[in-house]
Parts: sequence; C-alpha cells; structure tokens
Amino acid sequence: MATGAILDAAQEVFSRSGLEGGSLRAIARRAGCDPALIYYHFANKEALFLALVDRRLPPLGADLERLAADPGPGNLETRLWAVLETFRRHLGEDLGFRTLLRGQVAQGTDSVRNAVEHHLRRIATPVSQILCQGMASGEVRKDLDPLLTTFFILRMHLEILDLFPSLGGRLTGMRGPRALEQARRTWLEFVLRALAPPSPPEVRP
Amino acid sequence: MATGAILDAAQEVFSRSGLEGGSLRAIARRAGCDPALIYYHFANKEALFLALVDRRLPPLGADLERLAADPGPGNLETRLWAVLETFRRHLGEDLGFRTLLRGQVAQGTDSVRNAVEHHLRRIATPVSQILCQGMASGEVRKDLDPLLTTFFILRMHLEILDLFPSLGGRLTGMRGPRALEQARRTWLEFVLRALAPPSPPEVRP
DNA sequence: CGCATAATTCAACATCTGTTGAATTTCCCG
DNA sequence: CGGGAAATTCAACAGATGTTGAATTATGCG
Repeated sequence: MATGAILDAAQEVFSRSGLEGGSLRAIARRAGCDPALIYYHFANKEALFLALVDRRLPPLGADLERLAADPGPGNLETRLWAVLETFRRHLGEDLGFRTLLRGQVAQGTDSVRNAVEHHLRRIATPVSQILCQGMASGEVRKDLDPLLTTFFILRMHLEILDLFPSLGGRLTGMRGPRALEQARRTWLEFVLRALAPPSPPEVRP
Repeated sequence: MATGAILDAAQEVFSRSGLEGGSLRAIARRAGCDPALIYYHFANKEALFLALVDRRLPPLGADLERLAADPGPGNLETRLWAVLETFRRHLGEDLGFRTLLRGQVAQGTDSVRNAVEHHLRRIATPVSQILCQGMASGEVRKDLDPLLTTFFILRMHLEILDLFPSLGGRLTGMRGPRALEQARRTWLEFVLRALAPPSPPEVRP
C-alpha cells in the first residue's frame, strides 16, 4: 500500500466530512487497509492533512510562477484569465478540498495555519507580480497594494467556485452549465474596471 | 431554563467546533442542563442550528431593508459603507458563526441550505435595490446584474472579516487594529471604481 | 392541599473516535 | 530455503456521540 493511495482516500474522506469529521477508520476503509497502517506512514491525523496539502498546492504555485515569469503577448485581461483558469484546473472540481483548506486557514490550529500559509504565499506572490508588471506597462493604476488586490481577486474567484453552484446561481437566477463561467467572466470584468488607471492606458507592449 | 439560554450555549459551542464537531453534551454543559432537555425544546441538532439562524439573521435583514427604504442624503459610497458597517455590527465579532453559516451553505444538507437560503435572499435583496437606485441616479453603470454584483460586494466583505485577521494581514504586512478597517475601506474603493459608469456621473440627488 | 401538566433528569443504547503496543504477515536478499 | 527487516493487522483503551423512553421534579391552578 503506497502512501499515495492513503492520501487519495484521505482526500476523499476529508473533502466530504472535514478534518474533524473525517475519521481515520473511514479513510482506512476506503483505502482498504487497517487504521493502524496510517500511523505507520504518518505521525498523526494532522500530519496526514499537511501531507495532503503538500501534494496539492505546490503544483498550482509552480504553474502560477510560470505564468508570472513569461509575460507573453497577452494583455492584462488575458493574463489574469489565465490565472483564474489555472486555479480552476487545479482546484475547480474539488469543493471539499477548498472548503477544508479555507476552514483550516480561518479557524485551524496555529501549526496547521503556519504550514498552509507558506504555500499560500507561494501562490499569491506570482499573481501580485503580474499586477506589478501591469503597473509598469500602464495597464494597472499605481496606487494599489499588489498583495491586497491579489487577495481580492483570488479569494472572490474561489468564493464563486465555492458558493455560486449552490447559492449564487439560485439567488441570481443564473442556471445551467455556462452560468459558472459567466459569473467568473463577470468577476474578471469587474476587477479590470477597478484596476484600470484613471486616464486611458497607453499601450506599451 | 429558557430556550434562549440553550441557543446562547449552542451558538458558543457551534461557533467554536462547527455543526458536526459541536456536541449536544457540550452545549448542555455550558447551558447548565441535561442533554435530554435540548430534545424537549428542539426536535434535533439540525432544528437547533436552524433556530440559531432564525434568531440571528432576520435583524440584519431588517436593518438592511431600512437602509434601502431610506435613500437619505448620502451618495453611493456613504450608503454602501453603511451596508458594510451594518454587517460588521451584526456579524463582525463572530467568526465562528460566519464560518458555520458559510460551511452549511456550501456543503450542508439540502434542508439546511433551503432554510438558510431564504434568509440570505432577504439580506441580498435590499442591497441590490440600493445598486438599482444608484443606476437610476447615474452613480452606477447600468449594464450590471444587481444580484451578482451584490454577491461580489457582500461576499468579499465577509471574506475580509473572516480571513484578513489570520491570513490577509500576514500576507500583505498590514498589521494592527486599524488594518482590518483599512482593508474594508480599500475594498469599498475597489468596488466603487468597478461600479462607476463610463462617463463621469451627472449628480442628480 | 391536590392534582394535572410542564420541565427536567437519569440511564441506557449501539456505535464511533484517535491512538498505541504487540503480534503477525509479507517481502527481499543472500 | 533462511532470516532479518519492512509492512500490515489485531485487539484494546478510555471516552464521546445523538437519541430516546421512562422516571422524576417543579410549577401553576382550583
């Protein structure tokens, strides 16, 4: 039994029931092994959760760093949409994992929060760099805090992924499979209006 | 033992440990009664949670409806800040309750989601009305979905309240007791830029 | 007081929880 | 095949969980 198989099972169980609600016995049952085996591979429940995060977040951070390092031909809208799409690819299908992670950041143990914070910094930094590049090219107004703005952009995008299917869609009346993408697009337009400098931008590619 | 005392205890316990994690025995201990008494006043754990929501959210909705019904002398910025302040007054000190509520909306039982959705509709409607009034007065661009925009404004504001103390502040380097209010102010300015109509607004009060 | 009714507690149910130390199986290498 | 190490299981701990039916206490009223 590879540790990866246990992580797979842990991800499914934690995603459905949360960190406290998901039991090691349920994970072991899904992985097809004894609960005690989990303690052979991981020190305890918390270490199991952190291993899950360690497996999941670094690839996202790496993709974002690649996006920030290569300005490419696109304008700001194209680049930010690529950021949002990267998030959707990595975390889009996993409401449970996102909820789990957010819950631990907001209310988790200090040790868990510290461990997760390190990953989140690696995720936020490249996006804020993209914003700074936009400031340099005149596409973004210069009186913004790049990291706080990054927090706005990314966190609301995740909120759309989390809540729009169950809540936002029913409140706004937007339905169907395209509704989610439309809401994300609308959010990006909202962001671009807020980022735009006071005077029309001079294109300097 | 009034049902209100049990609700007080339930709020504290659920806020700290969540719906599944918070035990009826812990609630009873804090309320100073036997666990079985809770079943005399409430059908089960879920009904207890819904009674908590029923006690907490309607006053917020009522305050917002008052804000929407009385345009007053203020401009859009003043009115939206009043909305955010109303949220802060009602829910600002209670991270646990906000987390609990959001978790149930995102991943709760269908019956819980339906019950909560009704309250949220009463909260979102007056804010979207304020946006519509802004459209009529030329302060807000007219090509926006009022409810989706309301979702953006309110949800991100709650995210700031939830995550900024533990995460946002440490990522951005903003510290101290004024940092939270500054972040909320920054968010409002962000929103106002995104709402502003293309041409400078004609003031028609 | 006496009594009906409301409020509260007791005791128990079966089941689940994270964790651990010892016992067992599986595997690989000589 | 032999043996040592790695992988896996067993059994148990002490306690918590939501819920319920019966038993008990408190309350209000005539």
